[in-house]
Amino acid sequence: MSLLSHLSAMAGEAFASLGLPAELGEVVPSQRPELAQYQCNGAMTAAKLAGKSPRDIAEEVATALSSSTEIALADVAGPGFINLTLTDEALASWANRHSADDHLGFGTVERPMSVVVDYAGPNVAKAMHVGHLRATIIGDSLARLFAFAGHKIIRDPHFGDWGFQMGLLMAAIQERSPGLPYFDPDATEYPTRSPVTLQDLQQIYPKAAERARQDEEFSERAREATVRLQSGDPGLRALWKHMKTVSEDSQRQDFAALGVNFDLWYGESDVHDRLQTLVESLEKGGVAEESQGALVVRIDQADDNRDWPPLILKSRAGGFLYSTTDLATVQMRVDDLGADLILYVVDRRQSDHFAQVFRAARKGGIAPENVRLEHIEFGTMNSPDGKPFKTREGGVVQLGDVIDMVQEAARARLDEAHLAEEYDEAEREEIARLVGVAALKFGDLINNRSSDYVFDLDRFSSFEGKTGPYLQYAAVRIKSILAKADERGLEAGHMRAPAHETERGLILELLSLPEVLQRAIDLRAPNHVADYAHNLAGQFNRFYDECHILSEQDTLRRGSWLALAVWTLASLERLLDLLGIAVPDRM
RNA sequence: GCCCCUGUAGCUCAAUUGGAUAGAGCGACGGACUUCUAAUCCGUAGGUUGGGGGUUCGAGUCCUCCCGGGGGCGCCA
Repeated sequence: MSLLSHLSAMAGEAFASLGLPAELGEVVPSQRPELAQYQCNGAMTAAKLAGKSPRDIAEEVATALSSSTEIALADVAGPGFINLTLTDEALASWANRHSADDHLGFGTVERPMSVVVDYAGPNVAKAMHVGHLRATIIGDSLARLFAFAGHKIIRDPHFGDWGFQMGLLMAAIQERSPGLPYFDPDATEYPTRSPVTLQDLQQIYPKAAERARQDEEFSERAREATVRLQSGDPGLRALWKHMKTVSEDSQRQDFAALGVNFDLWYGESDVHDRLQTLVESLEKGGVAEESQGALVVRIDQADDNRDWPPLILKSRAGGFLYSTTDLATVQMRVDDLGADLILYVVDRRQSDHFAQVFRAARKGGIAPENVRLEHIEFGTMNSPDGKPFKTREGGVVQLGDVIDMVQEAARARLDEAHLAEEYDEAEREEIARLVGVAALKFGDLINNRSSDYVFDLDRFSSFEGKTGPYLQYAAVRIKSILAKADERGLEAGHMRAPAHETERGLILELLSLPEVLQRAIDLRAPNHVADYAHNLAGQFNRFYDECHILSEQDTLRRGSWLALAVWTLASLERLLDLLGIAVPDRM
């Protein structure tokens, strides 16, 4: 149990003994550290329920809490804030308890859920670009958070490999190279070597997409090719397989560079054999209906304040769309994977689409009410000029290039600071990679995900300020102390009652970790973890500045401080890990 | 036109979901190193939270009306 839940329970009992709801006892870290360490605001809420003055209630609760030997001071301030300060002995006792716990006081959930995290969403025929960056980074962090809480996590990148964009490519390639065996209805064998490279596809796709917007005849051919592929044309399937392979090769490299992994490598195509059946059953059940030549599900609800377009299951030409595969994927995740919660970490611009899919999934009985479907939306990554991040020529920036950029920037920073100079080249390169990825991920995750944010390479890769490298540096300094202590045979001991303000501050910060993680999970908001990690590093740096650990002559105190350093490092590394950031051993 | 998001210090962003005196980082200015890695730490300045009205003991947060920015709106993903 965490300290804060313990304090909340104590305050809750006091409220309960007054005939009030125990939930009012929630204790949180104080917003006025100069007044107290913790506070409870329940008395002011209680006043309405009880018809008593908030101060009277607060006084009674504070009096009850005062009897605890753990509490040094419980008093009432302002309209009814209950302020609490613990004894240093109690702090030390809780510090030892939290630090000895491999979950740092967080515990694990009683009833684990199966959580599918759908993130990254790379498309066939495209190398990943900056648009995939946020989804990948945020999704990965959320997956790590839910896993740490004890849930069963299923990470799925959900490749975009089955829709109209496939038909577009097929039609364009056929026009360019009509002699390829993939388009020959009599062919039975196809080359093992891909006729196109990823670079080819990247050139072909935008042109084909643009042309389809103006050229109705071409667009129709692409739609037909989509239908042929989806209905099993062997030539198109063979060509499709090649396109998928060249795309995935590049995407796997990017994921590896980011240190991101998936449990499944599914895509839209992996549900292709459910599509027909699903659509038929929806038709039979009266959920789907014909409209303007297409097959749709109407998803309007009585209390809507706007018109909703229907979800389209089947195009006029008979092809399935991403709405269809998304719906079938919900079915697969519920029926086969046993999902209790599905998180879709996808760009904010698709919020209408997900609202449609979720409504259709409920209406069609595909997702029962106890399965939660959530769109975890996020904003755009902009340049410092406030406009969407583009290349100098105005093109899309590829993810691989971004990764190279941050690694180079990290390397330059290391050089400029004469850091890691004495290490060999391979280690320096690895440090630069870790620092670059940290700069990139932290720069993203520190922001509230729902708003747009500015990608500023210089700022992100700085070792100063609220950055990934600053946090790595703080952790490395702790590692360095612990390594030196080890060399000198100094051992960490039992944490004793803190005697310095910075020491107390660090312990208080560390003790609030469980609630921060819980909030981050509840809100699906990694920025709370990032912000807390920065605060924690700051508290440690202040402690580090004031209390010189290794030269401390009092053995017990030195042992206590070493234990505090060990606990801080474990917490910091865990927090960074939850953000997908690794800490080098030295730098 | 309709719907969603958004507006907080010079800049980039937070704010425990309605709590006390709105906080960080950068930048600016002023301090602290015979260092446990100073890429650190301390301090100062900087705000009518876009504007008006309302609800509340209490509003950056909720309601309402304006103003500005972004996004989405049937067979792309």
